Amino acid sequence: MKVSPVTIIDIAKKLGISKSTVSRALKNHPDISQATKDAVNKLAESLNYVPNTVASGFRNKKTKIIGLIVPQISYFFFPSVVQGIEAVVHKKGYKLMILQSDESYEREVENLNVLIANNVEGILSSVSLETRNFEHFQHVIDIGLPIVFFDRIVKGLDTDVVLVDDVTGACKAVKRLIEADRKRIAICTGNMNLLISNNRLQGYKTALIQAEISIDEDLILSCDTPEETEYAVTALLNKPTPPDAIFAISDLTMTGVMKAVFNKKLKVPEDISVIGFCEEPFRSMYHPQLTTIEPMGFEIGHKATELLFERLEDTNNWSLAPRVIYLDSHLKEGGSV
Amino acid sequence: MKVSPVTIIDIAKKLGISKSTVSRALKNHPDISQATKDAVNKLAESLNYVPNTVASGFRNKKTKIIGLIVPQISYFFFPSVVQGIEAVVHKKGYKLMILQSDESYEREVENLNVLIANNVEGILSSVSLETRNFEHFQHVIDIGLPIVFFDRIVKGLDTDVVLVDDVTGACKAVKRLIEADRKRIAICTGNMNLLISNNRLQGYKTALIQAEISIDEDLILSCDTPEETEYAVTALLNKPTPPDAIFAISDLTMTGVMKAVFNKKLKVPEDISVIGFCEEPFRSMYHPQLTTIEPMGFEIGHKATELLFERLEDTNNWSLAPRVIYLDSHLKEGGSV
DNA sequence: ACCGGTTGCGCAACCGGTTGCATTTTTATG
DNA sequence: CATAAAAATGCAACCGGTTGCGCAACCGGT
Repeated sequence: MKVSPVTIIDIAKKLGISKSTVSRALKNHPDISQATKDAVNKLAESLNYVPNTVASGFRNKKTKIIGLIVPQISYFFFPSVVQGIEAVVHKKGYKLMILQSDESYEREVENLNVLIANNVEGILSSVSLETRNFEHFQHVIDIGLPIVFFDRIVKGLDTDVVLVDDVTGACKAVKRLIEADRKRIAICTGNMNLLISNNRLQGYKTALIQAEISIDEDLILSCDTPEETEYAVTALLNKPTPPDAIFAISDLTMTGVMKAVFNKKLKVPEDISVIGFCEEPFRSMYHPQLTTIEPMGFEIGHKATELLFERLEDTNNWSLAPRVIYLDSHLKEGGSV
Repeated sequence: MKVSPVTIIDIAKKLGISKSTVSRALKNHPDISQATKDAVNKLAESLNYVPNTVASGFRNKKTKIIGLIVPQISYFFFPSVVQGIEAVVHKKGYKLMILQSDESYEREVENLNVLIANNVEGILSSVSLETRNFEHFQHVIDIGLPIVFFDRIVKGLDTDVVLVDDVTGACKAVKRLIEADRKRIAICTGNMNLLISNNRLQGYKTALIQAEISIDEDLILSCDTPEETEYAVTALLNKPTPPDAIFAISDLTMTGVMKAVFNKKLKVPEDISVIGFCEEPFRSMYHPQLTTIEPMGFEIGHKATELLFERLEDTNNWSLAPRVIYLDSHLKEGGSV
């Protein structure tokens, strides 16, 4: 049977004082005498009093909750991001409400409403694959709820945004392959509905053009899941002129690439080089360890949350112009190139 | 500038009716005429009305939030669990507040208070490594807040508990190694403060005893992190009589095992067999794929949440005795044995 | 004894939605 | 047309903590 928790009213009654005094005593308000404060604190302690944050959050519209919407909390990238977010959120004494969109537009809209309904003070989000209409995000902005996008951002909205410098990063990766004397470099782009996929593809093209290597559309694979990637890469490897290097734009695609490579019994890096945007515990799982461009999951989450809190703490927050933060991800040598 | 969101009072004023009527109309209460309902719904829609769940949650003590405390949301296991939890929580129209203990006792206590303060309706938790005192959990039980433990459970508390049948699972794993004619089987147990570590070790011993293989304490490595494991396994492999098989009790220890094995340039499974409790995307990342005992992360999260909701939905919940659910995890063949 | 200032505390409204009960309006029936 | 019954709506309290304002008690100084 549920025991009703102790409230300031219970304390007030036992002490024969008013609940306002109890409230102020607990918050160490200067108006209250030390004797009263001591009595209140002592009783509160002994009764295991836990202030009802729902009640106070209701009163002053401060729930101390940050909402997070991610496509999925699996694989490596998003858990890393969550770690980075948590670090800041916890330091600030806030809590995190995590919702998943499952790559569905409908659930994204629904989740946004849930966060609004729960009076979260700010939102962090990485958009779903399916999303092509951004009115729901615009509505969040309209009601003045601070929102920061990371990784999968939305163009054209007046918000802060954090992402890695995809173009440069991808360019670095491909240049590294070219340095290793690779000529037929394939790329596995993720879903082309995402800006990051386009950017990374652009970096790939830039590197090739600068090296005066012509772009072969056959070497550009648009694949989403590990399975799709494995299939596409296998097909490519079976062609008469297979690639001598593969650039995978994410952990997911890299998984598929590596499977295809292993199934073909190709040796890395002797027979084929691979490089990609891969998170730490993932890259060192392979042998040789993968040469990677760091996706900076932790840092992205960390930075995005910092930007969000800057807005929350900026009392006259209309003064802050939307910021676009590019984190530059450096190349980390493994042995796969 | 923050725009104050529309409330039922706004709707009531515009329609010249009382807020109680609006409230009832929105909830499709039979007392309200269809005409009024239509008018209210239409206006609510056009004003983008989002009910304030903090307010209603405050009123009727139903926040529709489930609290989750995990040590960390990284690696494979906990994200899988979260997926399983989310599936049920979302289906029930609830939200998840995820807090991390970072393996710290203090943060665990703090997190529990945060969840109580936020009026969560139920709690799911996997305890921190550091925790040896369980009064904070007892307090949760005392105030009648339903709590279900999973994976890393607490013995001796009157709560529901979900875990895999570690003893049997570990036993299966080791038997599989014995079938493959392995004689010197090492085990990497995790932190021995955890029940699962003890159970899996026990399963290991049971299998050996049944096969009449004597237990060599040198083959029992107690190691926590991938790094520790790598170090310990490397040392073991360098001994005059190295093991011919290794059983790793988790993804983390397996990571270390595989690194040590690769560094020694040992071939799996020719030179050495490996087997472990490993999550799906992880096991198929290696070549050959790992033979594993499934840790059932998704299923554990799913089941734990179902138990929790059974309690929430059981109006006279004192009738339910604490349940202990063992999920039996079967062996999944890879090529590593 | 009187006064201005300080200290400590209580009163009551408020946040937004919910709900038991009273009240008004409509409908049906004699 | 009166009246009882049913349908639709309003009133007001409530949830627990916060806060502006008012007021009494007390202080030291004259």
